[in-house]
Formats: sequence, structure tokens, C-alpha cells
Amino acid sequence: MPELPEVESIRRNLETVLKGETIKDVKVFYRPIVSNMMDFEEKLIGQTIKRIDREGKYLKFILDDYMMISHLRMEGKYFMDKDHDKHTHVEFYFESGHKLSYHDTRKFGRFELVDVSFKDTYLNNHKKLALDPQNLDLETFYQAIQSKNKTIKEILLDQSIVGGIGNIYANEILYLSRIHPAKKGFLINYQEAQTLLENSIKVLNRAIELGGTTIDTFESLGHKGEFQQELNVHGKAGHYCKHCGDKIIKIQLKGRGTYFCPTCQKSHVIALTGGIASGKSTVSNYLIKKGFKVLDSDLFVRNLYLDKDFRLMIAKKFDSFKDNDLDKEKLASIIFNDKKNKKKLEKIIHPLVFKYLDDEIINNYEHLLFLDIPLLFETKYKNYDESLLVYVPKKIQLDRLMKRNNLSEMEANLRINNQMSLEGKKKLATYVINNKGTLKDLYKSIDNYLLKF
DNA sequence: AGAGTACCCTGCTTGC
DNA sequence: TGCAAGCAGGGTACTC
Repeated sequence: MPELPEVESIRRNLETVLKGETIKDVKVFYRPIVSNMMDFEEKLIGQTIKRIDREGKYLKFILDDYMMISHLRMEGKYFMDKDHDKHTHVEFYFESGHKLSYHDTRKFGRFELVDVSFKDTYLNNHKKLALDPQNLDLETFYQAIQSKNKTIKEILLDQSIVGGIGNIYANEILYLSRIHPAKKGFLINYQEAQTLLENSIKVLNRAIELGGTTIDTFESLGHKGEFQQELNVHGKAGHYCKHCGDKIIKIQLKGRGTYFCPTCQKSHVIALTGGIASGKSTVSNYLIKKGFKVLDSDLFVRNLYLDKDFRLMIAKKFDSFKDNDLDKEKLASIIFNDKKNKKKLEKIIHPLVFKYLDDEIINNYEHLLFLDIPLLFETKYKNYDESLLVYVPKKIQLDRLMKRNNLSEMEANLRINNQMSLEGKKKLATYVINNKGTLKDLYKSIDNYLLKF
């Protein structure tokens, strides 16, 4: 799968061999490979190759009157003076007697012919192709990253943001930059954008020096690239990270094989908690809206009770049957009036919740994973990197609860005092968001918090 | 309009 | 062993 360095190697090799050659004849054996142009062959006859340029992953054959654009996609290859075989789709015959063949096993590559006067503008205007990293200025790159609600890996692969980077180099660039591939674009700060751009240039230049990466079938006029020997993560699942010794893992990110070091390119599990009417749900909903994954422990428990076997098991343990099913009201009353029974029920439920969360965390490939656990500190769950408390002063909590649930001050106080105090939780949390202000203030605090990662 | 998805195509791998 | 199904993937074209 040729990316910028491979295409550049091909360009250099082709230019050495083809500069000054005049096309005598052209044969196209697989029509769809020439986009939308029936007189492709006849227009090319008599044209001389002045030079060969490259933009992103596109080769640009600069002729007298036309620019012939060639995109190799996955498996396009050029050969000189090679016999025709079943994967030969285009042949160019030159006045000199030499022949250039275009091979493409999967027929994904494409040719296009445009007037030579569009040579500098066509790809940008018609294919939305952005500049190569070498020519891209940091401010433009940073702004483009910031404006996207996409992962940084997708952004690096987006040819309308930066040209030439494909899957192999995206993996390598992110590894060198110590950035998790699934990190959202809007969380990338200016410093990181700079690191990414610098590493992009560094990696691509080094790969060009080595003639590209020879993986699977890449070669350029018989020359093979050497960069695969310097790959750190791509195709290295199960190998040890050269930096920290952890094992490189492979995941699928938007259908693309993604390799990274889970230690160097860190993800974070953040436990979100609060007290009654402190605003935890608002925070949780905001995070979901921003595209983050939030595991809801309460929802998991509610779903447990949808399972008949589970209900019957509980009904049996607490002798709370009604119509051959669990009597929820009776159970509630048993739990409410007897601390021992409350503990007994928790001893059943909590391990199930913990197991659910643990399993999800093990299989987590998000950059940030949030756990919504109202009783985080009470249950003493520990499998997270950081705890985030949504806090409000007691007076505001009381007011909000009375308003929200239409309660008297006494009722509201009863409910609040039934929980661990927010002051107590504040001492245990690694980060506290104070929700005493407006909704806008709250969102701002969350945005600010997220920039930490 | 922007995001999501099917599609192009063949060879290799996996599973029965 | 043999055959079918599944998968890989950059960019485009389509849908919602």
C-alpha cells in the first residue's frame, strides 16, 4: 500500500528512466482504471514526459499538453520492459523502444488526464488534497485538527487535512508522538500538533531516504524499500515496545488495523461520581454528546433486573415472591428497613457490576473511558486511573434537590444525609468539578478538565 | 453539509 | 483436501 514515501521513491525511479521519453502508443486493458476518459490513449500519443511530480500519494506525469495523474491505491506498480501478464492493465510504448507497464492486482488504482495548465491546482480543487506535511504550516494543521470531532488517527489519514499519510505511517507517527490513536482531535493541544507535524516530516523523510517500506508487494521498478526495518509498531502486534518494553497491540479503529503501545500511548479510565442532585448526570450526558464512551453502572444494574433468572434468584434469597416473580416493593422494604439485608443484596450486586466494568476496561480501546458510578467511594471500586467528582456546596444541593423532586426541606435533607457527604467524597476524589455556577460554567469546567489528557 | 457506509477487486487466510 | 466465506484497504460515490 504505497504512501507518500513509496510514491516518492517510485517518482524518483520513474523520472530517472522516463524523462524525455515520447509516447508512441498506449494500450488500456482494463477500462475502469482510466477515470472517465475514452480518448485517453489518443491524447497521450506524441506527448513527451517533461518530468514527474508528486503530491500526496498522487504521481503527476507532466507532459507537453497534459498532466497524467496516477494513483496507485493499494497495489499499483510500474515495471519497465516487462512481459504482459494478467495483472497488466496499461502499457505505454515509447519512441525509444522501451515499454512502461502498469500492474495492479486488485485494480484499485486510477489514471486521469487533465490539461497541463491545471497541474498545480487540480488535485487541491478536485480531490480536496491537502499539502504534504513538509509544506503544511503548523497553524493550519492545528486548526484543522481542533475543528474535527474525529480521532487523531482518522485525521492523519484524512487527505483533505494532510496529504500522503496512510495507515503504516499514521501508526508510526502516533507512536513516536506518544499519542493514543483514538484521542479526539479537539483534545490535541498546540504542542502535540507541533510534535505530530514534526514527527510526520521526520518519519516520511527517513522512509524516503530508505526507499519506502516494503510490506506485502511494494516495489518500485524492481527496487525494494528498507524502512520496514525501522518500523516500531506497524505490523508488530505482540512485539515488545522499544521504549518501555510493553507489548504492542493491534486494534481496529474505524475499520483500519491500528498498532500502538498501550503504555507509551496511554489511555485513561476515569470514574465519574457525585451526590444526589450534584449534576453528575448532566456531566455524563455532556460527555456522551461529545462522543465519549461512558459506562453506566446504574443502567447495568437496571438491566440485571430485566433478566428473569436473576429476578428469581433474588426473590429466593430475600423471600420476596409475587406472581411467581420478584416482588420489587417487598424487596425494597426489606432492604430499607434492615442494614444486614441491604449488605447482603450489595454483596450480590456489586461483584457483578465490578466484573462488568473490569471486562469493559480490559477490552477498552478508547483514549478516555468514563465510568459513571454514583456510589464509587462507598463501594470501594478501584479499577480506574482517576476519579472525577461533580461537587456542589450543601446549600445548593439542597435547593436543587427540593426543586427537582418537589420535596420539602426535611425530605430533601433526609435523602442527602442518607449518602456519604460531598465533603467526604471531595477528600477522596483526584479531581473535583465545582458545579455551583451555570450550565455554561459546568461545560467549560469539563472542557478544561478534558484538556489534561 | 457532514457523517456514515457500500463499493471497487483479488489473493490470502480461516473454518468447516 | 477442497471449497466457501471472510478479510484487507484508499478513495469515491452514494445515502440520510
